[in-house]
Amino acid sequence: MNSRTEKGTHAPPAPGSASGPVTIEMVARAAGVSQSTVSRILNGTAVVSEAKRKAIDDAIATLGFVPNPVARGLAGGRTFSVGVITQAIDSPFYGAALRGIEDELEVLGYSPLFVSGHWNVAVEARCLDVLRSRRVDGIIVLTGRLTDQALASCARSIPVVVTGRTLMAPGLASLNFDNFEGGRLATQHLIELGHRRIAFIAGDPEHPDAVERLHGYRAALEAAGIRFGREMVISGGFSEASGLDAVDRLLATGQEFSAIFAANDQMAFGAALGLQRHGLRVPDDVSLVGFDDLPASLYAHPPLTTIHQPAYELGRLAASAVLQLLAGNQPVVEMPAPLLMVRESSRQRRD
Amino acid sequence: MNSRTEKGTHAPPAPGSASGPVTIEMVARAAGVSQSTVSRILNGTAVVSEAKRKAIDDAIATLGFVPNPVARGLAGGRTFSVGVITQAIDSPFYGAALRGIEDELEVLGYSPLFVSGHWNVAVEARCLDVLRSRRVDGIIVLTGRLTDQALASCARSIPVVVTGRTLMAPGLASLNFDNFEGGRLATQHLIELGHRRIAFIAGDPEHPDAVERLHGYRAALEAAGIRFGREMVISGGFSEASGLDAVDRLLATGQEFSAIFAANDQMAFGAALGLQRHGLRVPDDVSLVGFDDLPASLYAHPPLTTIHQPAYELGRLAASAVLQLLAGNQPVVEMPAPLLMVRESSRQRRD
DNA sequence: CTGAAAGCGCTTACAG
DNA sequence: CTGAAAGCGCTTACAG
Repeated sequence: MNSRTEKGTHAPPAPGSASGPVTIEMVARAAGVSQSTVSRILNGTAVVSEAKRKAIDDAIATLGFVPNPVARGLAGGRTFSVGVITQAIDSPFYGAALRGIEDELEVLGYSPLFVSGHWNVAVEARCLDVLRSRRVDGIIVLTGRLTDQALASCARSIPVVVTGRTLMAPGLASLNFDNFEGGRLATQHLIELGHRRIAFIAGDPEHPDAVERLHGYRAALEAAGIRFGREMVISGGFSEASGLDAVDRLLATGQEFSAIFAANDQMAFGAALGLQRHGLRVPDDVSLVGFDDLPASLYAHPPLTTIHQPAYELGRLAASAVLQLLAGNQPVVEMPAPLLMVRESSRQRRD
Repeated sequence: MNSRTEKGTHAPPAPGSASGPVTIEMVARAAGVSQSTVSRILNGTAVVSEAKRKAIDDAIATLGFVPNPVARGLAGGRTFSVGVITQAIDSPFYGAALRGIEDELEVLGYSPLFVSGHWNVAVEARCLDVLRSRRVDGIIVLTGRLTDQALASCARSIPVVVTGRTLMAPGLASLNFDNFEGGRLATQHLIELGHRRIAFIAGDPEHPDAVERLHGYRAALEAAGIRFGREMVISGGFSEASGLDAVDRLLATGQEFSAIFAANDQMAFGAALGLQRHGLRVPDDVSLVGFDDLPASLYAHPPLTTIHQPAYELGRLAASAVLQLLAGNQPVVEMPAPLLMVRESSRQRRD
């Protein structure tokens, strides 16, 4: 199989033919230079005389040469791929972020390598191992439950970008969305509509985002002189099912309320269904506000008022940050601020 | 940086320490055998004496050796990765399929490499190039617009599994869902509920799935002795927005109808919103049936009657098929049949 | 059953 | 500015 060593026994590879991949050696030969020189042009590692450069460019074009990333990875230690630990590849929220990562990485010829952590420290740690064994050049961690320490430690040997938390460490950049402010905005919106009995469907308490949104909710209430009551906070788990269930439990307590703020859109969808099941109309009987602004929120029934989280942008920014880290720069990334999207699930309170 | 060649000038790598990755050479030395033998055990390429096997296993364990997939890829020509051309990584439908692929691949230590084709032949062709240049061992193509010929040609050099079409070729396996039957089932359900004026919101006509669903719709109509009318077929594009728009156009024609079958759930969501905007209730005024059974359909308002498409299973089956192809076997895969999920968006016709 | 050696396709000091 | 050569960490005929 080592065709390189069989001298002259096989036909020269016709341009674009299927006779095996074109190697850098063939390009060098065709251009009458050494492999080193071809490699240098490919990598912009050194200045090369105009004549040779031209000859090489021509050879590359006519042979249709594409560098083998695997060989590059072994020899140069760079694989031109960045690992992405996403918690669930089919997440409606992170989907857009993944697309953002893809788009940004593509510009520089990098490929993302997606792995799923499933919100499980052990699994995420394994993901980290897989990614490192595959020699990715950098790693993006979308939230997750890895400790700050584990992340910082990893960043000592490879650039790391983490979202969903604020963390300072060498070789590491973090991107955090202002969940507190988002929670505050959502709640304030409801207050401005005249609501005073506002229930909150909380997210997973292990999830920092969820906790911050709760704090935002509480802050808005207190700023308006409304008593914050524990009994108005219903636990949830970020899923539609948990939102549905939360409404059942809220109603079971017999408390009065004219509005609900759900810590994410998925729970809001479940809550909307729960309300409907109990004969309550949104927004006529109860106003509903979500968080995330999933693509589906626009077509929910009714279209959901929510806090827009720039997932796609987040992905682009995270990818841009690893790329900067890879280039040896300290990333400068600015997260967009939370934005309230007023749609049809919230309205003025009626008495 | 070539620590291998500096004899004795550095401390022996402490087990689990961060002193650079453990190589097969270190394992061989520790076990007192050659690299070849270690390699053979790793790959199950040959029978090895019990004594050596034990020594090697121990060395691997204490050193914490993990084979470098990059080197493996270069030397052996296998990267233990399979490329996946998904049309949009954030697609609500394909998300589950991607998860299925991940899960199935993981069992044998393979990693998926996801790229997005964006329903664009040129982009998909580029994806194919990227994947091959990255030396993936096999390729899964989730639908897309590549020609049968392009796929078959690709399959000559690397195992290919394609979904969403039926195609026979050496080194290739195809997995097709019975869209015709699904379309028939959905329509028949509406007919059984007494509906006779059933509008159809079509998908992208370039998309074979869409065409087959239309044929299923038509077949069900004709089997029930209901005239098939072109005017009841409204064009759509598989997006929520196109579903909303389709309803507007349908209503604008002034035709009577008591039910709508949308060629996918996303359009059904848009249609539901459109109906509501016009003061029409689902299912009281018009019954609505979708296709796909997205996770969101369960929490739509009202929960959507739809055809269940086993996306997760599809992913697992596709991955299993490449794995079988890789093992040199002709894959035997059985696609689950379409299943009607009756929920709350459809009901008996009222006069 | 097992080693020594060549080779995978690049990159990168090391010398001009 | 440019080559020859070694090396990346494995696998795999080729010989015992």
